[in-house]
Amino acid sequence: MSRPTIAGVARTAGVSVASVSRVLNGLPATEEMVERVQRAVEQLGYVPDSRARSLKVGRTFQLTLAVADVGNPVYVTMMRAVEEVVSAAGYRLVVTTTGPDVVDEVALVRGMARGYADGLVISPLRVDDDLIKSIQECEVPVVVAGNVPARAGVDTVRANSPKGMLLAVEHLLAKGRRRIAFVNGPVDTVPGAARAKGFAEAMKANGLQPVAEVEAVDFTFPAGREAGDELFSKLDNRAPLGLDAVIAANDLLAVGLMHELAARGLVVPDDVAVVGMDDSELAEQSFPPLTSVNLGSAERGRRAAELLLARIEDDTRAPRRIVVQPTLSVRKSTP
Amino acid sequence: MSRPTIAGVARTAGVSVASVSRVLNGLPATEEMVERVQRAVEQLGYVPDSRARSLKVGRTFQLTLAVADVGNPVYVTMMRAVEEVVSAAGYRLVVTTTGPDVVDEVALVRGMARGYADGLVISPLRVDDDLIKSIQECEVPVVVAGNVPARAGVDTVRANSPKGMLLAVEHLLAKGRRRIAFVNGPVDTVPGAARAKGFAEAMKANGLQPVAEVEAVDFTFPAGREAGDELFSKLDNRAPLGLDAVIAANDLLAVGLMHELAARGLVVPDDVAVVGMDDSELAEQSFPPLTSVNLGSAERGRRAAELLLARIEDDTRAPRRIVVQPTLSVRKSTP
DNA sequence: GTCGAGCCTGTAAACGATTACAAGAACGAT
DNA sequence: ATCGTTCTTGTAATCGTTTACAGGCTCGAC
Repeated sequence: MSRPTIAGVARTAGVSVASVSRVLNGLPATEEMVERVQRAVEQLGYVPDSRARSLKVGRTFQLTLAVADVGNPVYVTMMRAVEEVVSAAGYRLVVTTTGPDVVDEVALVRGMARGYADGLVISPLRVDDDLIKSIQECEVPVVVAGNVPARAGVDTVRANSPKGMLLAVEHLLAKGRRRIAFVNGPVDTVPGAARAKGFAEAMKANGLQPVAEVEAVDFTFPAGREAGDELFSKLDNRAPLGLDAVIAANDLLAVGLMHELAARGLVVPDDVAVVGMDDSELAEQSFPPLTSVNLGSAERGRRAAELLLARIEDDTRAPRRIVVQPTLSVRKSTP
Repeated sequence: MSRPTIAGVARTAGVSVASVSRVLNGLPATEEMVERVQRAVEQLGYVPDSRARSLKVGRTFQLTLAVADVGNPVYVTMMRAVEEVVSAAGYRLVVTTTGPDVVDEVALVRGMARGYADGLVISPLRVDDDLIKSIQECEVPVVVAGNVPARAGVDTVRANSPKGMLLAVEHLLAKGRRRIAFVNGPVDTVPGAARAKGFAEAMKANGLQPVAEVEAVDFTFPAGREAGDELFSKLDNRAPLGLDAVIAANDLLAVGLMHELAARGLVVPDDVAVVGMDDSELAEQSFPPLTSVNLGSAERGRRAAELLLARIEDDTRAPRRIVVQPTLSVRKSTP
């Protein structure tokens, strides 16, 4: 016995399908009509088919959030924030993962044309012209949680990495640390590039020379360990322990680095201070708890979701580019 | 200008919609037909509407994974595993989060009848008769990654908590630790209940008395800290430091606990050994790296996904109940 | 009593795909 | 030349909803 349809409900209620649909959608109807339909619905255990409905009305009442790596704790913060605002607006949130490759991101955006959802929040790691083009041409509104060029004309909410770097550097400076190294993620990613630039600027603004800079293969924990190892092999050419602080491009890298430091018998923060970025849940979970630049992932998620909802309402608004300001969460990994 | 439909493609290609559909689905057609259709598709940028398609064929080629808390790293392991097998089978995976309440889980399962996906993997924290009923009656196949009673007759792949507890206890014993405490999650959850039982059995089997047992309010990091605090307020009644090891019901609790230990000047593993459960990414990221019972989350994810695919193929198979065996990942939090 | 206004309700046409069925074309065999 | 087979293509029904439109009813005003 197949699942009941609206026609079945209409039949057992002794009314027309239109009437059933109307009471189901809360349109005006007589007491008795409502009564009969509800009884039939109850009796048959009828549940409307969202595929048919969204085919007709052209909306799915689903929104998609696409992230590169579910293992990165910064996304859980963002996810929670997005979830909160979209569900308050009556939408279901579904999340999918793209992986680190831009072609997969493009495929995902293009795929939205199939009608999976009414909108998309995407946080791309790598951005190229194809991706921008696919976003511009996308059938449904998309907002980028991250950075794309202004000329792209897409809704964007991004962090202020340079400002965040400044917070990190100045905090270290205030604590008397001047020999600062930098563990970045891949510079061919948007955040990687932004942090590299921000770090250079922040150091220069404070009259400092970086002690060393290394580029991890990705933004993960093991990459952080490897990067730490590489950092030391670079430093061995110079005076022993030529550094007293390291800034990492995100919390996972920072934690990986701290493990490498520990493996070398160095203690954080006494020997070397460490500051991460993202201020994810991992920052407070790590040991010692990690001083981390809060790039506003929760607020970015919230704003991105709001932007998406607003654009769904009105597709003619001029694209907005929101940037949320960082703060510093000081914990025990810096003196 | 609205997005092109199959009718538009048919018109510009000068063929019928049926023919377009056929070449799109790879059914036999002449060279020339394929050629013309592909050119028209290309020219119009046509993308088939999955809503319409799945309305007609009755399948969405999407699968849903529902987890309670995206912040729990055990789910990222599981997610990765599920993703891998379902995408290999040609399905899209979407993940949604239910929260800790069973009513939300029930709502989710019931909601599957709307046709969001062809199947569901759910990892429920709390299980009641409503949930079981909703799973049994669900329009689409459901497999539970967790434990439900055998009489429910649903596909299940679960961990072996008691065996895992035995591994933990015996490992500690082998290291000379006998004064063992236990930090559990809520016992009104399925994993909480299983771990409580397993811990009691494992201790008894080794002739040990628990030093103390506390129940955290949930399976999160802050709950772990609070539970640690509570643990000590219980112990103050007895000899100072009446314990030399703690087992935690999952990695987040273990890490929270370790923070509380550190706050009290206790060093892990010298003063007290700690073993977690789940062997999530957090276990290797934490400091010291956490000895943790690997409950096979990756394999559970994989098997659950395979079970789901198999049931989609053939809905008449007898329900299977797979249990995957634990191993112990020894790291630095135990001597 | 007739008429118009105002409600409810039902009929039927969409939405955009797939697919059963039939019709036409091509071709070889008789 | 005719017939039957096979292969390709087109027509139209269908999936389960929503909704424009029209029909029928009630009611009050004239």
